[in-house]
Amino acid sequence: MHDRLIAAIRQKVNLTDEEAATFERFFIPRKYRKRQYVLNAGDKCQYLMFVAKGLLRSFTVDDDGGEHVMQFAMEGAWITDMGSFLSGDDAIYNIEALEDSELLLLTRDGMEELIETIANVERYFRVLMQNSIMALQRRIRLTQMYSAEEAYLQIMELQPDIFNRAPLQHIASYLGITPETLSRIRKQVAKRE
Amino acid sequence: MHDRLIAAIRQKVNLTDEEAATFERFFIPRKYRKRQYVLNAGDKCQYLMFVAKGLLRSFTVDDDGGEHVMQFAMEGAWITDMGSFLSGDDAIYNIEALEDSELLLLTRDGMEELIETIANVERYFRVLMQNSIMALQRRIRLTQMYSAEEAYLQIMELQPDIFNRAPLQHIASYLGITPETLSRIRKQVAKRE
DNA sequence: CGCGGGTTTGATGATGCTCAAGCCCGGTGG
DNA sequence: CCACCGGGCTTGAGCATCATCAAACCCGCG
Repeated sequence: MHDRLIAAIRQKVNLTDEEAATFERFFIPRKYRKRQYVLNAGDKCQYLMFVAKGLLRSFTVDDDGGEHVMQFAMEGAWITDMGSFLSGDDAIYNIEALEDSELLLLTRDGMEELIETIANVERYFRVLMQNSIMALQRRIRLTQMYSAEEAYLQIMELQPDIFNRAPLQHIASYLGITPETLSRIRKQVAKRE
Repeated sequence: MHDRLIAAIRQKVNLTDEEAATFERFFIPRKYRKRQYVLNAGDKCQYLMFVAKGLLRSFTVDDDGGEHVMQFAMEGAWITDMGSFLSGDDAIYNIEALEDSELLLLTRDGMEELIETIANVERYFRVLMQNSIMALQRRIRLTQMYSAEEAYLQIMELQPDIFNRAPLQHIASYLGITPETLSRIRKQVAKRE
């Protein structure tokens, strides 16, 4: 279960075998069932989480009960409520397992200690954050530049691995449109082939 | 001109006076006039830029010539094309001065050397990236959850310092709507008071 | 004074939302 | 093994929001 984690780190920075062994010890393995909540908005988010297996979503709930998906995270990705994890604020996001999932949890203290202990870890996290920024910017451009249909076609082409696994209603939420609209879009697209 | 930079760093991490002096030396001061382009899409983005004074925008241009604002950066903020700066890819963003501006430029090599030289610098940049992520997520929620009018009212309330200085057309672009729509929204809002 | 960019206004049309109903399919219990 | 849920997806009709195109206006600057 930790193999995927070490492999992910080593894609970005060097790690001796000894360091890798130390690294592993900081992570708490935990399994979640489909539909299980990993984090409830309002609680403190205690962990930065690495997805070893499965698929999760983070989302907010507005005053009318509407859900708005911020992120999908599948194998090899990280997920957390960053504001809550780093600053100890109440979480604004919920995190839910969309499939049976296996996570590796890192606490705030664990992260600090890791950074002190292993030279390349801070660099790894900085690079991770930089990549997240580029991904978020890509996502903003997606809805800023494109119509709902164009945006849908883009994500299905560029990230089919995630979006073929996620249910339609959550994809719609991610795109900022209603499930009805997305359903009609898919009908249109299908007809055209 | 460097004072604001050092102050910004010291808000997040400690820096001895000696370190601060070293830090400063890595930055190239440069002035830009209103409407001047700091970066053209297609070029390599050579610098991470700190805004000592003024206001800038980064934006993409689509196939139809439409502009889409990604970021506004005023005093105390950083701006760059991260993908280009870090990976050496062609820039996808243009960066333009919206006011006469003073920037402090840091090259990629400079950044690496700074990180090697001064202990807390990598931490500073990591924290900076984390804050950027939270800001980008806030922005995604803005257009995902709210109507054009609600989104406009939110940014004018929460970041009046930026959005009172930026021209309407660019605010509209930032929100993903047309200038006409934003003009009408403002009329509505004004009438209501 | 006149030019030109930016903003406003108006008319019309497209896109996406809401509300409501039906359908499909996997899971549960008799 | 089948009948019956119930959630999620689809479909439809009417409506709200926002885009488009075109013209007028406003104002700072040369």
